[in-house]
Amino acid sequence: MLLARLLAQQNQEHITSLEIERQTGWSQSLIRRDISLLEIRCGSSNGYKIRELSEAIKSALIAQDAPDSQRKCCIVGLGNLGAAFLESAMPADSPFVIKAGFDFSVNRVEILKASFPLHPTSMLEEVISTENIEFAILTVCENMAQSTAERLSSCGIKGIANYTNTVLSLPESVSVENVSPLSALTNLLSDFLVSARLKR
Amino acid sequence: MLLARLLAQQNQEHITSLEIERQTGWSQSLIRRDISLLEIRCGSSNGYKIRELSEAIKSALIAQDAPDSQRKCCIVGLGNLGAAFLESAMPADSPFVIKAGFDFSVNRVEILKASFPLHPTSMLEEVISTENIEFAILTVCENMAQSTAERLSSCGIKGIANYTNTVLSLPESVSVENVSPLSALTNLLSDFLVSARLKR
DNA sequence: CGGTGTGAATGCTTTCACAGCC
DNA sequence: GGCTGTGAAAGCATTCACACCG
Repeated sequence: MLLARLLAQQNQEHITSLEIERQTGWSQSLIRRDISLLEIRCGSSNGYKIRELSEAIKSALIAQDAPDSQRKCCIVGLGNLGAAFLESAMPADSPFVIKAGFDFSVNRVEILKASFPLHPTSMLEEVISTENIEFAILTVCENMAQSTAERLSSCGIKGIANYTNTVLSLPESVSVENVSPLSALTNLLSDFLVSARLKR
Repeated sequence: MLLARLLAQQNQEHITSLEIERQTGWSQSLIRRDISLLEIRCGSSNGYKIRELSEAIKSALIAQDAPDSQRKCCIVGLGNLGAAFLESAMPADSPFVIKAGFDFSVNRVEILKASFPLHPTSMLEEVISTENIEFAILTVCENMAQSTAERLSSCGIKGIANYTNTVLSLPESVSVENVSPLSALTNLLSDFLVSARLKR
């Protein structure tokens, strides 16, 4: 199962898997398979009904065990980077809500504004457990990364989006997605290198 | 080949694959295989020599066709997010150098400071081709994402780190890494969902 | 027909397991 | 004995190809 986050930025009513392939580069077979294991049955010879499809994708992600409809997450580290995410990170109709932001500096926490509460990092454990936060966006500075991640992990956080260049070392109960520019570019580069090697 | 960017934040002289597994969660077999296809032979019963290993990784990424040693990249879009990356994005010893930043607003370009030149987006094509830039970090706002990506793609950019929530539709000659918070969290969540499903 | 849904085939990635080296 | 390097096995993800449905 790949990701299914096309989330229909379409303005049609129906879409065919072939059309999705053209727009995204993911192969039509793969798209058909992924959609099929949502176990809805909204396709016909005009393609999929976009409305039903995006509905189904969202509800697959939101799912059973979350009592209210969205997954809760937080931003840890409100330097330039973290602060940049405060506003823009999560579109309202996404399966996630940001419930809190944290920064080491009390000052910083007071200066910044957001549509959710900001706390000093000392309250990390408390807020995460009372709010039932499941995921974290990690934007602290290099030298705090590992230790902060450990604290998150011991609160029972399920996943961390790591915007840090540090390679985190955590128990396997928490999964990490490395999304710093360095990480992203390294992936792109090695993609490029293998495809270059294949051509020879 | 997975990624190989542990880049030795170690302070030992040797390291065993088992130790890497503990620190990163990537399995030792995989690590051994990845390292082996670097075709260096720097292991023994004390493990790998860290110095030689990280050397080899870097030179594998830097590689043949780049005349000077680092891959060139640029930041496109200097809103809060792009600006946050200006300073911190690329450590000096990485296989990448940032050679330029772009923003639509001439004003913005003049206000911000960086260790590399900033240009208005109108000069995108020109700068990229004269500087021979290969990769881009895309941090423009939602509604510019697709059109800007198309311009990048037609300059022959090889890869885009997409910090935008937009799903880009580009020719397959350019590869895209989706690294917005929404994207990252969605991946984490679907990870979590499948592992939960397996346990049942 | 055009396009989905899905077994069966393919091809990659990851792990196993063990020979060889320090 | 401990650890690497690597064929061979197992496990996943992706694609093929075709029956079936609107």
